[in-house]
Amino acid sequence: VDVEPLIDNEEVVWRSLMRLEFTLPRGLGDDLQRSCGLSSTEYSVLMHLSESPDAQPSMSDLANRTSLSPSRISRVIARVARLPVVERRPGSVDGRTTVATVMIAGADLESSAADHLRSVRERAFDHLTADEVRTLGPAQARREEAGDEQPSPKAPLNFACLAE
Amino acid sequence: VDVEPLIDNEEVVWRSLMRLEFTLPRGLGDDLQRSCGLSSTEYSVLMHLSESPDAQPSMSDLANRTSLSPSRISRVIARVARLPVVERRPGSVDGRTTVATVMIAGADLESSAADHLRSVRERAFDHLTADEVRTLGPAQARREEAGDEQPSPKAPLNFACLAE
DNA sequence: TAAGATTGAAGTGTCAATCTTT
DNA sequence: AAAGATTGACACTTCAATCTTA
Repeated sequence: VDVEPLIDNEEVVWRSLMRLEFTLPRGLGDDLQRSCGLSSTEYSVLMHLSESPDAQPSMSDLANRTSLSPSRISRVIARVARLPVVERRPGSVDGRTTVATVMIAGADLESSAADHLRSVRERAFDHLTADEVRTLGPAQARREEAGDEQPSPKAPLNFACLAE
Repeated sequence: VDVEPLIDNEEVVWRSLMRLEFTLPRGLGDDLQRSCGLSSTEYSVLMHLSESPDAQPSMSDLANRTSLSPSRISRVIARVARLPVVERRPGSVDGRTTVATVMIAGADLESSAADHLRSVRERAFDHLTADEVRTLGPAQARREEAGDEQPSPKAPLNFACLAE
């Protein structure tokens, strides 16, 4: 085959990451649900909200900061705003926007944050092998700064498209 | 507050991981869809299938190896088996099982694997900062071997449960 | 007309119930 | 009765279309 071979421990890293892609979100989500009754999405949004309690971030702001889509933000906020946790109202400066404010004490969030950090340690960091960490070193040296959207020039299509 | 403070770069690691939790699966999935017309789930299953071409793994085997739920395996295989890519039939040894076989040449998978590895490098490894990698070092030394299912003893419930 | 936000429809994943074989 | 697998109902996410304000 005309492809580059895998360098010694690269395959290990790769497989571990593939497993992590499915395992980690589920595990973290379960822990969060148990410890503070929030999904990963809700937690992420609330965390970013609590960091600018006076800033009144708009839905778009939140979407950008949390790396979530506009529609997801819309639905998550709508859901959370039914509780006395978040208030949502039309922006006073620009009538097109919707702004949100967190209505709970920072201490509650910090407590949840500690639980979550613990969960992250147990679920992610502690499961990485020494080989993986070694491989990460040289890899990260490059780019460090790069737009996340590189549309990937090619489209080989080895399998028929599964869409019907 | 009565919680442990965050050690210098821990917060950076944590935030990056939270972002990655949402960003990475989407990015990898998009790349895979473009390069070989498969979703992350389908790719993962096909990869594991192709590694034991003679073993005739059962649905349960696949579920364990891919860290996916039984029902998800069932649906993914059902979907893929409509193409000339995978064949599915009742197990001959144990009539309760369903076994699957991959019907395409290994070269096709290897080519896709190379694309995917490239995608993983660009999407994940290259985005990790030096601080993150440094933090990973001491963290992974512990446990290395641990059941993934630690039910987390506590349940503080800082927010009211959002379920209705 | 464009930007911000929301909503309907469709895809994907999960839990619990069900069916079959052992 | 228990194990393996599948299915139906439901929850979450996304895409595209829509609505409102600038």
